[in-house]
Amino acid sequence: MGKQMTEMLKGTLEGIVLALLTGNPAYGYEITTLLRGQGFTEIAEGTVYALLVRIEQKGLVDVEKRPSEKGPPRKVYSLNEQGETELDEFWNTWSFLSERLEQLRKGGK
Amino acid sequence: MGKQMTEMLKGTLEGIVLALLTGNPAYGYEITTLLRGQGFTEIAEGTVYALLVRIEQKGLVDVEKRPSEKGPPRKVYSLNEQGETELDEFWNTWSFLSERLEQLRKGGK
DNA sequence: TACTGGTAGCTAGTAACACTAAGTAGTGAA
DNA sequence: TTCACTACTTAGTGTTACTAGCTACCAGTA
Repeated sequence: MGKQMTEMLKGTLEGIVLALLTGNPAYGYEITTLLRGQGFTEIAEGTVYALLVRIEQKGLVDVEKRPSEKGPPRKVYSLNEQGETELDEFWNTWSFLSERLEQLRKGGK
Repeated sequence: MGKQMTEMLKGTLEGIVLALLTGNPAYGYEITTLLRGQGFTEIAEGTVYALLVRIEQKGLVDVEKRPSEKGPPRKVYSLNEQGETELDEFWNTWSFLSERLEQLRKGGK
């Protein structure tokens, strides 16, 4: 992946995953393939799993273990109330940054 | 500053500074106050100076030392050709991320 | 003189995060 | 048995913004 993208994903990837989980519980492997489908073709699996561990430890998601038909048991993550609050804050932060950057791009001030 | 913002600035702050420098050479202290004026009220001075050292080492800017009327000499940074290329790539990366996120925000899987 | 405050730049050490690269396990098909 | 796919885990690395200091120059003031 490009170095720029790697750095830019810091702080946003968590929000992206939280957004993917809203009203749509999913497990790690699934999230990885979802991301790939969204165009994030080069996000490493290890990155996703590490992120999931983090948001679980922060208490942003609830976890349930479910057997899989074709492999080891899945850990299904669902956004909880705290996770929704965090996601709201993420969108606020994102909006701020996004607006500044769009202004800059237009050569604004 | 919020932790979210801190993380989100990784990878974008460099682009922001490069954008500020297009057609508008500036020195570190000035850039800091420019950023503050743009709403980035909590960006630490040390952060800006460290970033300037980095982009200079990467060869993205040209540097010129100029005396100041009221203090130590200024180091004036101006974007060079390589810096413009880097900035173009930055905008590409940003556009990609930005589009994905806006789609996610609209609930569009 | 001494002190303060604004201007201007620098640096060592830290925390957070995405990455690489490896591994373990379960299932089914060749 | 070997392979491929599914599914999760972990140790170590590089990059970046941060904190918290520091040096230095100048003007005004107590």
